[in-house]
Amino acid sequence: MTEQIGFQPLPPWQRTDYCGTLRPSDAGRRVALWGWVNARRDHGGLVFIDLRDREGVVQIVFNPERSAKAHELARSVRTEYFIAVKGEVVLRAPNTVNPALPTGEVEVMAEALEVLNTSLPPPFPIGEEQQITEEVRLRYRYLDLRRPRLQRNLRLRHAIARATRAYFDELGFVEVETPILWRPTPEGARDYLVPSRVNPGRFYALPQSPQLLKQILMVAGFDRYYQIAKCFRDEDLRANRQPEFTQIDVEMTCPTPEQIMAVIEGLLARIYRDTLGISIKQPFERLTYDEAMERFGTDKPDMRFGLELRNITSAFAGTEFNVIKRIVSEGGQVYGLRLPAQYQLVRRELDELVTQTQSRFGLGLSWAKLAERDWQGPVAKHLGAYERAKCVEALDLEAGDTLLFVAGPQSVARSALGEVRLSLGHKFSLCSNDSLCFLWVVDFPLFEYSEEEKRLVSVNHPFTAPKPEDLPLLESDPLAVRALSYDVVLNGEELGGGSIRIHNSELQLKIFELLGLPREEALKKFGFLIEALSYGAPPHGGIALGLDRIAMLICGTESLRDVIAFPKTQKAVDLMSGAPAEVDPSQLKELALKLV
RNA sequence: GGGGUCGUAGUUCAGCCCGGUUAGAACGCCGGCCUGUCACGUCGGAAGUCGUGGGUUCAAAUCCCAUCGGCCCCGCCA
Repeated sequence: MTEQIGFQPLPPWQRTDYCGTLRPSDAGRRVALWGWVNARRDHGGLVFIDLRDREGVVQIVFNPERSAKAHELARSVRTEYFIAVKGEVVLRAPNTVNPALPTGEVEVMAEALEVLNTSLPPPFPIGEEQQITEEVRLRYRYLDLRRPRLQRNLRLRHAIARATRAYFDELGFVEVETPILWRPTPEGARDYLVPSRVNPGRFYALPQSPQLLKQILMVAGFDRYYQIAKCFRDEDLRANRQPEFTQIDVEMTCPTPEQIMAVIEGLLARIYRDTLGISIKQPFERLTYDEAMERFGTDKPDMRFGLELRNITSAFAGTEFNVIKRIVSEGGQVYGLRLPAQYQLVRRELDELVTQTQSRFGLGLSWAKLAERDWQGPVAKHLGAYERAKCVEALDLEAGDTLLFVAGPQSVARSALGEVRLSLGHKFSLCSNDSLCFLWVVDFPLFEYSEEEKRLVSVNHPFTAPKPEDLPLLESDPLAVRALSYDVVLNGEELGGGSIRIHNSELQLKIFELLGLPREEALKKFGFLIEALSYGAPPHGGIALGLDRIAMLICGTESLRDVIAFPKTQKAVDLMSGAPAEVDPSQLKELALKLV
């Protein structure tokens, strides 16, 4: 029975070369290869096999005159069999060269063949680029990963990690691993919980980030820390969000924001150099949060194109346009955007934008086209000469342009028009994939007010230090306090963010208090941090970058799943293994858990 | 929690609006022939829970309802 399986644990010979690396200079060499059958062409007398390994494909020729045995066996071989071949590298006759293949000037005349494993016919072709539904790809992830595209992506990802480690090592940073079993935290995202068998009724949480641990490493004197760290958040998934993801986590003792930004600019430059061979422009552009919101309606503007927003509220000071009049009288603001004449939208496209804006933000989007003689569009008749002149002045409108504007509460109006701006950028292909617009957004507000929870919440996290000049406002006007924080943005995608931290236990307790966490409770939940800060904690600060997102941009893909070896679906399921899975009742019992 | 979209052979899709042949095509797969192919060619063949359940109807891949799953988005993600 067992003999029939024909299991051979060891290869018949060692490989001398990768298939994809053979070149004319190898002609005459006897080589040993192994790999997967990419394609087989059986001519009866002659058999050709394209053999594939991670470096590429080379053609193997089975000629009965060289080896009748190998030729006979080759006829029975099928796609994706894993085989070992010995043979001689020869130059191809000029008329049989395949210019489509890097190895196309040579081929291997087979002298011996061993089938190390057979294969079922694969559910989708491995060798060619064909669109396969993601469901099938994820179910057979090991086959999807065998395809050149994902091989390339994961090797680029490896290059990013390698560049990161080399860079930080050269700058004297120490990589420290922090625990995966950690403490549940009250603020932030939902935690993944892990029950403790030894402590029934108590739970670990998987870390949302090593934030507090890296701060404590500064207290501990490591001075410069980095880690390529796995993080976990139990929130709903998106194309660019997975429940577990990887951060490049960094913390320094006594840095200025400028120093941290310089270190990160250097890192990104190194990553782009070592992966794509591209040099990027430094220093990056910088905007304050207020500027970003005012000019682009978002805290992560895509700077590859203009179409900037302008506040045109003053143009409507005496308007007879009733809707706007009412909004402005209630303290609302009007934001406008100029779409230059070279970009024309048809009525249907404009209607679509209006509908989108209404459904997402509950605000009306108005537009008017500046035709030769008159303004056109449904709201043109509501715009008097004064408003028109003011809009033209504020936005430099010219004949043929389209004016788009939104009125409403300032933050909503800006965000809504910011979305319109992005839609226009995509519609008119203003986002070139070749341009890399890096940007720092600085001075975020420290707090925002949560309508839902009826209290202040941290914009970043509660360990972020306020700007020293805003400290006096903490009590009187906390919403006006700005943070010593910085986000790095590339082409409208947030790559990461960080801040200078609070290293003073009293100020930290004060911040908790403002967030609705009384001293006693703060000590219960964050006592270890407060205590650590009390033992000579140095000033410190840092940043964390999303490694997966950087990999996405470097690989030029739209989905995080294309740069993660074993990703999960939108319902957080691994289609290959079936995780998460049900467990045996005895496991629950041992953990003192009961399902509700 | 909500909105959109898709689900038909191993794969990619057509058929669905407007219900009515034996549900098709390409690639893949199986078998024959073939000594210069490389998406080999050629001859022949097999292959379907039309996601699942219910309903309407003389009759459902097709219409209706529910449900499951993939993807995109909103909420959520300090």
